[in-house]
Amino acid sequence: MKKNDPTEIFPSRLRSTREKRALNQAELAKRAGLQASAVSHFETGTRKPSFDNLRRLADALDVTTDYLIGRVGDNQVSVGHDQLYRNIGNLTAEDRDFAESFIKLLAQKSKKHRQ
Amino acid sequence: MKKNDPTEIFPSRLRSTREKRALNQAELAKRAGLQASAVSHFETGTRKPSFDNLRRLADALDVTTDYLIGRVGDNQVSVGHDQLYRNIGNLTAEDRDFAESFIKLLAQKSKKHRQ
DNA sequence: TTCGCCAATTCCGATTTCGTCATTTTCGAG
DNA sequence: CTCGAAAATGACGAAATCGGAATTGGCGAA
Repeated sequence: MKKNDPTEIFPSRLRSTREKRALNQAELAKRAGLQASAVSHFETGTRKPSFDNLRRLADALDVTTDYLIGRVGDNQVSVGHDQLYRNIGNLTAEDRDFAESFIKLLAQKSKKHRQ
Repeated sequence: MKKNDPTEIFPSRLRSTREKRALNQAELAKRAGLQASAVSHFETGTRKPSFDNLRRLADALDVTTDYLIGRVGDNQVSVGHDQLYRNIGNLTAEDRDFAESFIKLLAQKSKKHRQ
C-alpha cells in the first residue's frame, strides 16, 4: 500500500480545496473551463488531469500545482529568499547528491550532540 | 503570439534546468523513470507530460511543478520537500553557516566548469 | 573520408485523457 | 415519503501521451 502515491493524494486535495472555496463541481468546472464530469472524474480518481487541465485547476483554485499533486504539505514552505537555498538551486545533480549526503551527516551529528 | 503561454515556457524551463543539473536527456530520463525519447518530446514541445510524468520530472530536477509549467518565476524554483531540505532544517546555526559556505563553493565550481 | 559512438529526435502501435452527453445514484430539505 | 440539486458513472470517437525501437545528426579518431 502506497499511502503517499500522488495519484491518491490529488483527488482528496482537489475536493477539499474546492469545498474550501465553497464551489460545487459545476462551478469549479466553469471557472477552470472544463466539464463538470471531468471534475468528478478527478475527485474520484478515475482520471488524472492533463498538463493543461492541471494548470487550469490550480489557477481556478488559486493554489500551487505542487500542492494539488501532493508534493508539498499544507505548510507551504517559502524558499528562495535565502542564499543557501538559492545556491542549491544552481547545483548539478551530482553535486546536489553530494551536498545531500554531507548535510545529512551534519544533521546527524547535531542531533547526537544535542541529546 | 503569447510568449507567456505555459505551453511555450515548459520546454525551455525543462531544458535549461536539465542542463543546469549537468544531465543529458537519457540521464534525466533514468532519474525520472521514463524514456529518453519522452524528455526529447517535452523539450521540443511535441508532447506535454502527463500528470505522473510531470511530477517525476519535478522530483528528478528538484524544482516545483509550478516553475516547470511557468506559473512562477525563477525565484521559486525549489519546493523543499526532499531529504536535503529536511535535513537543513535540523542543522545548528553554526553547521548551517558551514553548509552554506560549502554549497556556495560547489555552486561556483559548477558555474565555472559550465561556461 | 569513413568509422563508430553518443545524444537527440522521430516513428510506431498501445494506452489514456479529452470533450460531450446521457443516465443513475446520493442525499438533504420540505 | 417526494422532490431537486449535486455528484457519480458510463459510453463514444477524437486527440494526445505512452513506452520502446529505429533513425538521424554531430563529432572526434583511425
